Amino acid sequence: MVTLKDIAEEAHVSLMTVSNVVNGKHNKVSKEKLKEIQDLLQKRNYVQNASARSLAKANSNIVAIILRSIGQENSLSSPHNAHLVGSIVRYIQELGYYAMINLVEDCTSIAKSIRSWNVQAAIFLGMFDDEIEQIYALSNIPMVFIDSYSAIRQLSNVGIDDYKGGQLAAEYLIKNGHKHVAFVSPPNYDNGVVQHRLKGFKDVLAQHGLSLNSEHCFSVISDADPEQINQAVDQLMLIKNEITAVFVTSDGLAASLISGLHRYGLRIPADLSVIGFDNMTISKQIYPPLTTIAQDLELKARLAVEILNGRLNNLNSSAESRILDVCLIERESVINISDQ
Amino acid sequence: MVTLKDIAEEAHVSLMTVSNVVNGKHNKVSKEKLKEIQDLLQKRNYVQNASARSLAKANSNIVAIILRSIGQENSLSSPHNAHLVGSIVRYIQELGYYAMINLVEDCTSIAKSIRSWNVQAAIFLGMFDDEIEQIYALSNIPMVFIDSYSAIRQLSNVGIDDYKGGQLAAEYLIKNGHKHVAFVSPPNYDNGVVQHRLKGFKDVLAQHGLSLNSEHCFSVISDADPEQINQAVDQLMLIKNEITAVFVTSDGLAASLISGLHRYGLRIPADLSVIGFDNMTISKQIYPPLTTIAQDLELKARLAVEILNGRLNNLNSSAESRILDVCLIERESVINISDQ
DNA sequence: CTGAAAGCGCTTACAG
DNA sequence: CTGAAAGCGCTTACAG
Repeated sequence: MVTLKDIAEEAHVSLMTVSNVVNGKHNKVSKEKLKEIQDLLQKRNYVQNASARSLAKANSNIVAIILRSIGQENSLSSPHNAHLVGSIVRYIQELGYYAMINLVEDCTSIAKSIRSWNVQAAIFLGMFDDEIEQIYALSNIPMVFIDSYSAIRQLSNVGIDDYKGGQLAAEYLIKNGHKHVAFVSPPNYDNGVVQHRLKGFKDVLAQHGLSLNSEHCFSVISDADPEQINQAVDQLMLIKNEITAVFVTSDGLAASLISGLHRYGLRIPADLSVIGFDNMTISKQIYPPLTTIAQDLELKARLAVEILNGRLNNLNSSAESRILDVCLIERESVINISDQ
Repeated sequence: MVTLKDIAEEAHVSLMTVSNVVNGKHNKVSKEKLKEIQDLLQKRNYVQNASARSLAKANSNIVAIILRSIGQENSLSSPHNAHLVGSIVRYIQELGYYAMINLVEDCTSIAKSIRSWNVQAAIFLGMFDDEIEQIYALSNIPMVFIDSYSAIRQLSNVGIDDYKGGQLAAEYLIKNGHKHVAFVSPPNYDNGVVQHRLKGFKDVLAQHGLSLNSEHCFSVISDADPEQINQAVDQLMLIKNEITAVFVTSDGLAASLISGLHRYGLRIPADLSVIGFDNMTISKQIYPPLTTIAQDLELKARLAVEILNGRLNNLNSSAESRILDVCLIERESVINISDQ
């Protein structure tokens, strides 16, 4: 391994001069030496030892991406998370930071990796309110949360307008004549995204004098487990004569349910209208293509990293949150039944 | 930040004794002191400084996951990669290593992060033969490649039997009476997985006196780009009267094409049979559910990490490769036309 | 513009 | 079982 010392000896200068060249402090080095040292660095294929730099500066250039993972569940098997993480990693790299990825089951383990590596900043996916407080107590590096709802005011969060998403879904179904609807979602945690989508959905129903029967409202833990899908499909079949549409708050889950309903001969949207959420690739990969509430994952990733970078460049800056808009993408899984 | 020195002073012992406790060298410490120091470590919430340890030991406990990324393409937007990376990260963590994730466009940048961080081992996704040689020249840490074909003999690779996958697809189509078939795939790189799947497919066709018309064989760069999908769908529509089945070497692409063909009123499988590859979640989320060639991604991830770990524990061990079996999952996207 | 000194927090190697 | 010394490769802070 080539070190600053090696280069310094070879160039007959001090180690500090080489360090200044490496770190771009070119005004501190004479033109001739600069060129000579740069050539040497190149020729000898010098690579800075990040651990040594990190130790000396107490600063690592590592940004951690921390994903909540529950048991054996693969956090990246959800296209939403996968897409987000992929983009976040790219933006982190573009800024010259390194991306460390961390799956955590409980918050205590977060401290270990953050503090151990002197992680400079962190992005969190899927954290809940009470956990955020714990995390805040662990470290005060810049942190950005994604899709978290929290009572903490000094919180940088990038999320979407889940409530509006629910509203849009309800408005669209009502506009298309649907009065008896169901709601199916991933697990509905307290103060999580599902809860806000549901609230927006219910509020608009109420404004139109409609309501959501509690038996028409249920959740599915995993959209990849056939057994759970079958069970949810059976539940829908039981109530199919009481409803004309269903709002499913994840495109993947919507697709799984539609496929299951197909098996029972149910035609979508003729027999049942379906509206999804996220506008992931799958909404265009099924037939009929799925009408859904769209969010911009790419922007979500970019803003999260931008906010983080802003805070890294000015550690005194205050928390900054962004709530992205959502919109309805009209495709073919909802039918207008007004005329009937 | 609490350091070994702090704890040592508080416990009135030397720094070395604390270090021995932290590193589990309990036989070197007396029972009484051990307990006292452990309590203190706990109470003061000591976290080891990984940079310092890494610098002193020239060893970081970091495993890099290196993904080939092309331009703006999000490497994790492919469910195959996302799933794999998610599982790999989990296994890496279970072994007590840290996962650093790296998207690279060209191999030269790999050296920087590996050597800079003293990365101990690396897992590569999506690398080609010529790149592997470059990578080998950069560093000699344990490396495991996934789905790479290479002429290098001393290579640890975990892959699947792509050739057999192609064979299975052809055999199944032929068994169901299909004689005129097409082949659609992601870009077919030299010595890549697609090429081997195609070869297996063609070889079996040839064994049955059949062949693949070169105009019935094309590729699609991205399965998420509507324009490219439309173009591929149009190509299929042009040849639809000349074929009865198509082998699409990715479930996602198959789903996109099926959806596009639906729009033209083509019924799957009545008008055209389709067989996919990977057995990802989407194969059960569309209707009709997709007959496909299955691979075990979870196992692929586990083996990759196991091999890496074996090599880490014995740096003199030789390269180890594993080729996983594939099998055909029969669902409903292929129809038997023998009787017609 | 250049460089000698001290230190970051840990480990290895050795002496008792 | 315990500890003092030297060193990992870098940076900061200071002196010239």
